[in-house]
Amino acid sequence: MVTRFAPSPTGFLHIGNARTGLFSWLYARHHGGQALLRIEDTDKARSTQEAIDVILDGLQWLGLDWDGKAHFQSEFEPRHAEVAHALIERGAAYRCYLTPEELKQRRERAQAERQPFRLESEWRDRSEPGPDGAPSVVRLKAPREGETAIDDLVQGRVSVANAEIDDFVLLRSDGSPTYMLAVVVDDHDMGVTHIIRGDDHLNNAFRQLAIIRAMGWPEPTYAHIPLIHGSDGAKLSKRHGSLGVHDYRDLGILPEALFNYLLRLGWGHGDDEIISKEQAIAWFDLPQVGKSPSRFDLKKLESLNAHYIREADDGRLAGLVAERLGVSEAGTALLVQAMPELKARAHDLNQLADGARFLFAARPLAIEEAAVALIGEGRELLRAAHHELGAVGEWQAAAIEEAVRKVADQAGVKLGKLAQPLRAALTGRTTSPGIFDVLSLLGQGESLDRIADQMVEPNA
RNA sequence: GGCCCCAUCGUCUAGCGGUCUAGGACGUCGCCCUUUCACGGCGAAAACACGGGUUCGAUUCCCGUUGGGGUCACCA
Repeated sequence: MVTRFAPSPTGFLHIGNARTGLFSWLYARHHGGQALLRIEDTDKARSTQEAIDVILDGLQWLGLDWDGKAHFQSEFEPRHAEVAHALIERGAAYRCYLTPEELKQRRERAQAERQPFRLESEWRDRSEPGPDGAPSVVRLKAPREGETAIDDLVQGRVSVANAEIDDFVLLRSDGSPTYMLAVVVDDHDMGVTHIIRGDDHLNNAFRQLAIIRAMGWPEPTYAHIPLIHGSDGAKLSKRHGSLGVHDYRDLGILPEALFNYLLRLGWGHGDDEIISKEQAIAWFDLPQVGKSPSRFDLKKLESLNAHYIREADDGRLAGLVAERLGVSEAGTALLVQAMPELKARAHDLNQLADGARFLFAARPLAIEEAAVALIGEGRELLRAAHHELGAVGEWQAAAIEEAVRKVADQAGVKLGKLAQPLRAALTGRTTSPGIFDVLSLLGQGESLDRIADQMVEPNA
């Protein structure tokens, strides 16, 4: 059993492609087969090394590996022409000398007559050679009678009348292969047995099967996965926002969260929502994949991400945050310490980094507007707290809490009345981890200094 | 427009003829916890597109309607 993932280097790894890649990878891993990777790099202009690296990098980030080395379609080009010529020799393909202009005219005429256009080239059954030196393409002699059916692992049995399939081009007039030919030859040569790809290729399957049958090659099993749609129900495209796997990484999504989310999009295993890679391999199979397209929901991805952030190792998260904040090694150690408190409050890595900012802020702190008001209301309490906290000997959680509670008690206010101004003075924000944790994390000296900064009314 | 595919809460889904007064998750809205925000806990509102069959019985099977999507290149 061999599957393949065949992305083209467009400059990013499309999230929908990543999902079909995930499904084909999972299918291979579940059934103990091989998962191959082929880069469809026939478009020379777009297929830069950089674009290729983006694909490889995205797959690696998602945790998808493949068997053997990555294949490149460009390497197979001579084979494509070879097969096209073999097809001519077998009488299954022919040279067609119809010019693009003629084609265009026929197409327009059909449209004017409101007839479906189906090319019937007069060159199909001619035996004499075409005009000397005139350019020609190679077309497949597609069957015209009967129908072709495929038993798709996801879509079920789908059949199409052969009259619907016209003699499509195999080799362009410049001798280069079309996608339709290349993909069939490559899949055959690579020994691919299971073609798992997007739904948008379902119609192509019938054309490709015609080539396969003409060559007498073994027929692969197909599985066409429904596409991912945007929130408006249309095929996911640029106007829907972030499309690339890298975009989600930059948004602060953890790879395991995206993996889990993509897996659950169009596939389910009872009521299970949180599914590890190991469980996915054990459970995944094609018959459970739904036949209808599903819409991308960022909110659900974020919620999954929040879950995985809470589960994640503190050291790993600290490293990720340190990267975003550009903090030193010492700072990273502080982040590790703060992480248990920080990570419960973040849905993505950017929020996590943002929540950690107060740890490294330089005095005097920039105070956000709502926090300024809190400080204004609690300046007296801040002075009392400064005094009491200054008297703490060992800067330990219990002692800090005792001191803070003592200040509130003596002032006859609830803890919250004191905690809010303190929070504002210490973090510049109205929200933060628990106030005792903030104090503890910041250390006695820094805490006292930050409080002192706010004890005097500005401009007074 | 031709061809192909699809149709359960707003979204992702469970359901594979009776277990359905339709389950879970995200989101939404309450309440609880609480020093803020989160986290966590509890609860609520929220769906079988419509019409015909088949059957003792349809969310589940068949047909049609409607709606949605995909695809119709010398692009991939």
